Amino acid sequence: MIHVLPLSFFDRPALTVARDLLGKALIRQVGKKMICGVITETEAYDGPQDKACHAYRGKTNRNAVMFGPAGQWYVYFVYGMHWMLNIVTGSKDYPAAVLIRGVGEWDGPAKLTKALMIDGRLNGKTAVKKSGLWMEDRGVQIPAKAVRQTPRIGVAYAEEWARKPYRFLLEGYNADQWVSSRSSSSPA
DNA sequence: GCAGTGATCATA
DNA sequence: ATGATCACTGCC
Repeated sequence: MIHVLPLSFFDRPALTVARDLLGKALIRQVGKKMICGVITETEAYDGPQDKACHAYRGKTNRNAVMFGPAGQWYVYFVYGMHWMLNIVTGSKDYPAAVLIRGVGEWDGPAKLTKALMIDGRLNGKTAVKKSGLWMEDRGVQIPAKAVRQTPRIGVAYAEEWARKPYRFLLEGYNADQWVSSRSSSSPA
């Protein structure tokens, strides 16, 4: 029942992956320390036509990972102090990714990267256990009514793309009924 | 409401 | 080389 999300999970449209990541577990392992939580908020950044997507102006050194195969972490630094965590989706050469905006008790994309000790060293790594950061399906089904969609946050510059409902939130999330963020149980 | 903080990218 | 911008947060 519990299993690590396979790379094929990410080799789908960013919007589909963003929706399906709600309720999945994000697990971080650094040495003997294990931290995990349930994904509660995501945003899709979908391709070269999406004005909010970093790849809108083409491939650069920063966004190069988005052009790679699905299932790699895209981690970048912004505002001089914050790390953002994304997972690359879709085909190689099609730049798309899903931003992980909320996990368990950590409400906010920069708060969760800080809590999970995520920084640029993970950029370009694949989301498998060996990398120290991966995701698992723990058998929780998310009903459609528990999913809310809204426009993305902080992308006002993207004009009509700023209004598209590419942000996904898990409603009614209660940390106690899912998984403890301080769990020290071994990974499945 | 807005300062902080520094990498990144376009412009030159 | 320079300056604007930024997928945010915390404090006013």
